[in-house]
Amino acid sequence: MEEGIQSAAPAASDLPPKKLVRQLDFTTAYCGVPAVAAGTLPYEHQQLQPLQKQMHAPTLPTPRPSIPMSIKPESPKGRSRPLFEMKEGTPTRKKNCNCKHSRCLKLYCECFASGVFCDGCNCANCCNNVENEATRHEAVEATLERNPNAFRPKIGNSPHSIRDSKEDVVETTLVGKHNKGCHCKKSGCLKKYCECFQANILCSENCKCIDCKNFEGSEERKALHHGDHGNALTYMQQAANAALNGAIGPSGYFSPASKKRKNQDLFFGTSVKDQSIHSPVQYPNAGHVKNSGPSSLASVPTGRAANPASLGSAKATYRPLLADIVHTEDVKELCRILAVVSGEAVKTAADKSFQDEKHLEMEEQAESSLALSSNDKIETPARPDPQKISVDDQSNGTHADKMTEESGSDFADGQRARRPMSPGTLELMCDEQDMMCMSSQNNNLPPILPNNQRMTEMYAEQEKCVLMAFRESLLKLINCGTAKEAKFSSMSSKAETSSHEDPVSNSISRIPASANAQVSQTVNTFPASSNSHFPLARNQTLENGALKPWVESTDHVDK
DNA sequence: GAGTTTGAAACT
DNA sequence: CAGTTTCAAACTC
Repeated sequence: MEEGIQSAAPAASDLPPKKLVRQLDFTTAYCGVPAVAAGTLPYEHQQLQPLQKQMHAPTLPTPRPSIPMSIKPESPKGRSRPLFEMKEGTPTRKKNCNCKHSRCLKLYCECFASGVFCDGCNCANCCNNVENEATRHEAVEATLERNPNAFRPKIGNSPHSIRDSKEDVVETTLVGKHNKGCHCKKSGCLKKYCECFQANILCSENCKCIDCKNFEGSEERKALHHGDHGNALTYMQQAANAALNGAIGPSGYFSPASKKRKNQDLFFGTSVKDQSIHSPVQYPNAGHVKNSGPSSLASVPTGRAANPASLGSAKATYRPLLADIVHTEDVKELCRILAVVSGEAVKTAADKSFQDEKHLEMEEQAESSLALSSNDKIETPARPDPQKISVDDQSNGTHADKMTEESGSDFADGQRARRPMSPGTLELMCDEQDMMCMSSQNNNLPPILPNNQRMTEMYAEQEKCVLMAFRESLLKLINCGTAKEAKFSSMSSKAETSSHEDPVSNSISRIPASANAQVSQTVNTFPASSNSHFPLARNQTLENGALKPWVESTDHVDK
């Protein structure tokens, strides 16, 4: 039972609350990866199996691919609290604790709080290890007794996750919220002492902080981010992540690596004005408001109850940088296109293969007719009908069939039988696309090819086509971003003089050109086929500021 | 690296 | 539940 905590999460939901993991449950809520390193074990995991057993099952596979992260620890010391550990794209606890008095058996200890064993820590009298599993288990029990949610994630997607009024459009704006809220008094919630700040989220109505400056529109907060141009790589990574999250959907909200305050603008980078335009959702808990009314936003009181959540219009929202370019429907459309491309690729490859086979067959027949006399008794065994073989293959459980079956419930049975898909392609296709597109592709399906090698070739071709199409879209998206950036850069320079902020351009203009360059570079690592069906559009520019040419211009694909 | 500050966790 | 203490990370020098 080497399940990752994420995959175990659903099961755990049936268990008492105390079985849940704290701070590690990123996949479920955040589409991230568990912050669990090899040699570590989450409490949830441990609750799901005998303690003895789990002690010897230290490695937890990452259940799902995650948004790539290359964030290094901010502090040179690498110290941080256990909320958001992440290392170089690997879900791992990045730093060892230094506990002296808690024996690493209390939540003071980041290892303990993260649900991992101490390993190579600088702690003294550590009991958070295999040798002291009994003691540790008792400590876990005690902790859970005090607080059943002690090991659950502190930062959750807000119930305010926003849905557009249009039923199928999920607004990309999200609100991350500290479940308990912080209680900061002196840090202004602008230091990492503050759990909200550390989590890259704005303080919410859950917080009981004093002199809070971690709210949308806070000048102090802005000042903190301004002039902070270090770590461009991180910035770019965050930009890419933000964009990706937005494209993927709300589940990608919280990046555990997003610890750097310098990146906060990426996540909260919309002005209050933005919010009024893009984020029509407010905290539902209006009754919580301490200082209600938009007017309070202009001059934030510097005393008790300056909680940002109390500022009616200061809605803490997450807004992807490419939100104005990448809309949910665009992503859907892109998925649809990719699905079509996939289908076309299979069809084309199969047709080609079938023709090759026919040709080969004819050649063989011609040869045999030459070699044998016209009354030859030897029958050339007719090549089996590919379609028939396809059925046979299915009944025999060929590789292709198995692979398709392994892909799970993504296909209806009939579809599964007739339309081979590589696992990689299946990964690329979201469920909705399966529902949307498969039925439309049922017609004109090519016959399944008889041997595995051909299937493999078809997979390769299919993947190539899909990836190329995706690559093309990404490149166009980059072009859009670049064009927008250029456009809004000039606008913002004008706006600076007029002290007017363009709410729409706000987030877009924060994408540094280098970020685009990085994404572009990444995209270009795809092997480009010289005979690609999907010529690149690298030099394509956005002429009229249309928001989604990156999808629409992919219309060479059969829609 | 030592000392201080800070706020969550633990305790009363 | 509020106040206090303990604790370890964050921060400063």
